[in-house]
Amino acid sequence: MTKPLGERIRSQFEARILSGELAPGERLPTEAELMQQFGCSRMTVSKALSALADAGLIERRKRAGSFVSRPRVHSMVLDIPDLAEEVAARGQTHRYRLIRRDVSEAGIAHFGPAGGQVLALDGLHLADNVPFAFEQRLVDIAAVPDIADVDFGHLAPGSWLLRHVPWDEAETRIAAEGASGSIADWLDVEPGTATLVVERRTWRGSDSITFVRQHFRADQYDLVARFGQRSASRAPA
Amino acid sequence: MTKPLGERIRSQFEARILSGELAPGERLPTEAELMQQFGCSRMTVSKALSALADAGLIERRKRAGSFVSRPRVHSMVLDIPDLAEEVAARGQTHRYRLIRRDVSEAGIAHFGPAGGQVLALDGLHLADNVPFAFEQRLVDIAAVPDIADVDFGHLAPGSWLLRHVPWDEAETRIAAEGASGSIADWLDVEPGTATLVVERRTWRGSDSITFVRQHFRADQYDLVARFGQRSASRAPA
DNA sequence: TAGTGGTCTAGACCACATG
DNA sequence: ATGTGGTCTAGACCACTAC
Repeated sequence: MTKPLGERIRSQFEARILSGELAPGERLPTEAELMQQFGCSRMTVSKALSALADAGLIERRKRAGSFVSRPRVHSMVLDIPDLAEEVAARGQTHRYRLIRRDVSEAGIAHFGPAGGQVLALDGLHLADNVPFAFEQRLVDIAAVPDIADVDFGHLAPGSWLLRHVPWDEAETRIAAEGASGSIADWLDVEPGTATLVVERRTWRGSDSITFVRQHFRADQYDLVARFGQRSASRAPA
Repeated sequence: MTKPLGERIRSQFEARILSGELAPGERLPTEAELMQQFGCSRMTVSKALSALADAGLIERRKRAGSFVSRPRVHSMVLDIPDLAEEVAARGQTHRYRLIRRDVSEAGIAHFGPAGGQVLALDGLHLADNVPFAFEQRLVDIAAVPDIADVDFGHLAPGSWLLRHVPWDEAETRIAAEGASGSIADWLDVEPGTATLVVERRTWRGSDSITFVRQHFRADQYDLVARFGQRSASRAPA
């Protein structure tokens, strides 16, 4: 019933830091002192403090000790859901309509390795047959050879990619933009209407996987990002 | 020079999973087998696998073993920078101009504890004296009593809060919206012009800290979110 | 019920940065 | 020089759950 000791140590310090009882810059007891206080081995204390360090709540410095972090560069976890799943979760019917598919040399739009081939896929996402997102996507065929055989007539490329291609790095740009003429046509809104623009590029190792630019109808879609404390530190790939 | 053994175990499996050599659903060796393969103790193996599980790359199930995760609910880390710092980092001058400050009873806008007092702060962010964001903010005075004494005439409340109030939970909504009349006036754009709207609410434990709604001029600002793999799992507060 | 991961111990050696 | 964290060992007991 009672939580593991290491977890109790971790959560106790978490609470004391978040409450302000332990101020930023303040020094925590050493591992040796905590062993005595909690009557446990050093490994247990070490794991608890390491977890706090991974969460960004403390910083650990050799020969100096462990210190409460200054309030950090705040970051949040932004869920990037599969549009098809998200629409379905709302109880609506998702449909993807392919508008254009062609293969071209890389280099255009600064995407893909020199000399490689790039698959371009333009399409429209509809919820209950109402268009809500216009999507332009590029995929590096060399990085994802299987994609050449997939029929995207009604399957959204993003849905397929999320299920088949693991990635380890991504960058997303989020902006607002008035709909230009052709995009306004596809989204069935007046030109100049506000749209939410999401551009995302993903990599696996040093290979670009895909670049996508999505225009969302402002009245049909918004993004929600939840929760914070920074992500765990990771070693370089 | 050589990396710690546990880290080598971790990164080896990370690479094999990301490359696809280990497919989703595939079972990893048991801890006992890995002890033999790497000639190390069980703790070392366990820590490496736990790190992979924290990163979401594998799932560990008692009595069954460790398995490569299905490509996950994809999430990214969205940096929510201090606007003042961000503008300064671009080499521009940031200025905040307070428009309205008053204290009211909670309950309005579904913010704050019943009966408590809420500080409302409206203001304008300017970069090189050009307005780029109109901000409406509510702060729970009971949760942040110090704020009553701060002069926000030119100091952005977000900057102060980020430096003084730790939080452990937040939710952000991002949308596009045509500027309404008064907001268009403050941002010095035509009504109906696309703006990026960011709404964020933060908590410490069960206390609401602040709710903020920011309208950004689309031509002056966009958000950038970087990198992925989900954040470390955390215990409830 | 037996195999698996979850946690913990009581040591140990080492690297490192600070005093 | 020395105290600190980083890592590792070779065990151990337990909880859980799939078989």
